[in-house]
Amino acid sequence: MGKPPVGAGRPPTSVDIARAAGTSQATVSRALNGGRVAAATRERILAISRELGYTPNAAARSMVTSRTGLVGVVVSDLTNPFYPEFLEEIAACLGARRQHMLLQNAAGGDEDAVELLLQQRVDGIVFTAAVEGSAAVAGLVARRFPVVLANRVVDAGCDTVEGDHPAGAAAVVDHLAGLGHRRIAVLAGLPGASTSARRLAGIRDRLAERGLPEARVVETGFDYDRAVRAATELLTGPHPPTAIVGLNDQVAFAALNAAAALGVPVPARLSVAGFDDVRQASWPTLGLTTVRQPLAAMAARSVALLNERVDDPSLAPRHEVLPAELVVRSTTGPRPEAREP
Amino acid sequence: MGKPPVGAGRPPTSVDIARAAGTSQATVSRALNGGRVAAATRERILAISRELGYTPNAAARSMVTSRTGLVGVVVSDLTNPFYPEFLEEIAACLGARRQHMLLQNAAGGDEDAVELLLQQRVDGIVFTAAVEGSAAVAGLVARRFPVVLANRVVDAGCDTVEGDHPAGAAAVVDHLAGLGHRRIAVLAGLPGASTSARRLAGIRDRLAERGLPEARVVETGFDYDRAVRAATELLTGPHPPTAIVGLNDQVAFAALNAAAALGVPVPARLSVAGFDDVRQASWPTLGLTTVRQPLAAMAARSVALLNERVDDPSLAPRHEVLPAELVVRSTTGPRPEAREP
DNA sequence: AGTGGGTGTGTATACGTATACACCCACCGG
DNA sequence: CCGGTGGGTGTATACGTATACACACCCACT
Repeated sequence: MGKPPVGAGRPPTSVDIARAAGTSQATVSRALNGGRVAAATRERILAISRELGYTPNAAARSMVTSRTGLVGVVVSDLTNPFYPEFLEEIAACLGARRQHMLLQNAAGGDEDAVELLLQQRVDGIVFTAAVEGSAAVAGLVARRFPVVLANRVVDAGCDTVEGDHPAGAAAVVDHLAGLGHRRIAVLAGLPGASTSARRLAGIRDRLAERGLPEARVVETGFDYDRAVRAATELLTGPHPPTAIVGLNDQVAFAALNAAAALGVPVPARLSVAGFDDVRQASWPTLGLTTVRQPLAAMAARSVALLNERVDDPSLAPRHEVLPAELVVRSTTGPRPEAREP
Repeated sequence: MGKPPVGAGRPPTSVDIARAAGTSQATVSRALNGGRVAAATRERILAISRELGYTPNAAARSMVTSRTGLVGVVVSDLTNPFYPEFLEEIAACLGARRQHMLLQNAAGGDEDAVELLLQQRVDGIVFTAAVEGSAAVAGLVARRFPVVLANRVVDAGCDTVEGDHPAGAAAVVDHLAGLGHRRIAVLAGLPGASTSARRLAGIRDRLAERGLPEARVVETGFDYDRAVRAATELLTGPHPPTAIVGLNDQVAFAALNAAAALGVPVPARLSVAGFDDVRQASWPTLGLTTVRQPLAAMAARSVALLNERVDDPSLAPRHEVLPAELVVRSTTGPRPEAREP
């Protein structure tokens, strides 16, 4: 008896609405998208479409408009709390422009992630996981596909947005040096990770400027478990550092936990600092001293740059640096008394 | 001169490949998708498609196959670390089936999120944020749209997967009661959040069974900041509890932090327990006693149930309960000496 | 030599939408 | 009274892919 309004069949189309309303499909499309349609007709069409539970087919629409309103976002590790916070900001910025986020986790290389995003014909891609020399990114840039690197800088000729790593690194070094620390260790990401590389360079430069000994650097790839092991080795080895800087909060927490497991009091015998100012850093139980990244601003600028490039792919690449700020909490303190033999 | 292999133009299509290979578009499609094609022809087509940087248009494909290979996932709060961990599991399960995840954050109601997912014609939706009586979910179920509720149970007639909340809650109560606690407070989610409701019911039941006084319950909506305020009020009020149970780890951490800010030692003067066993719970600096949810299994079963329903939408609704397990760490201890006047 | 089946290919069509174009009608100014 | 204008609508087409169908072969078997 009639076609079932509630059933398993395929979803209603604009043609179904047209038939029900006694108009052409074109008029339905116009009514739904704000074209010139008689008020009465539009009213009728809207009513029917609501009654039928009509939902426009994004695929069909994108075929003719050649725009999807989707923006790809590639992250390297969702469980690093930095990313969820960043993604919420990104999603908010996109939402304001009626765009949506297509998230891809690129744990094992970004080739697959990019491939999927291209198949979905996203309007552009925001990378937060680009590794120096990523073939995937290079390929996109060569094709003039809209790409923004957020919190990452690669020499590829595309737009980038990052915190002021040199300034942040200098602030950490100044803070620790001011507390008397001289044996400073660093937990870094992989050598190819540009964020890590730039923060590390900033630390090295400042140490050199102040005539302080070089830092011991362990590359853990920002992997939590490896960072815990590295910190444990540092603390139980021959000349333990009096301060450990994690190049993101995730590994700084790892250092904190390694110290706790070993019974090393923080900050009495060990100072720890990080980068990002993730939400947990401000927890009283953790109280991590860290370099805050301007999350909201980074997200906003990333989305803005991307959309500008979508509208005009011939733009020259731009590089934006946003201010970063040291937040001192309770994991850093004066260098402990040396108790050499 | 010639068509630019590297340029800003629209991406190459299967027709472009056909033209270059001197075949029909149909043969290209067959060659790319494993149809019967002469070996030599297939080879030539693959070479050309690689050379042109061809990427199939998912929209066009989905129009004819009426399958997108996309699965919608709705979460309520990405910054609750439970979700990133869960999403990684989900993504892994989907990847094994060559499906992909379309993530939606439903902070302010799930209507908009569902609408977008429907427009994208996802094959099905996994909800981790369904609130009791969600109109959006009810509508989907009525239309027989494939839906799975993970870690949520609503009386809507759809598939659900959840941890064993009653057992978990009983284990927490037994543990605390065994330590001598009698004044137990609970930080709960909103009344409509089914996970919260079921865990709370479990706690109440077990307290009653053991003849213990009723728990004081504060509904914070699983919001971190509100949970901190609530815990602070509990601890500074007239009859402070000796134990606080957070109905997820997020709010348990909030209690921990409130205690730390007030200088209340844990577990000496206050015991704290949570639900989920998020990664941070095992950190030595936090060491949260909590009820572990079987994350990987929940993800696997959710994806499996969803796909079974995609293949056969007429299936009767199924409800799976997976074992949960109490993990005792360092935030719970014996009830402190009563120091009444 | 004729039939049958299998292999490789081309032709044609469908999916659902937006939009260029043509058309009709009512109205208004000259 | 007529040409123009503009609002409202229908017709036709394009987007890129998968696939049903038809067809042209070639080989093997009776």
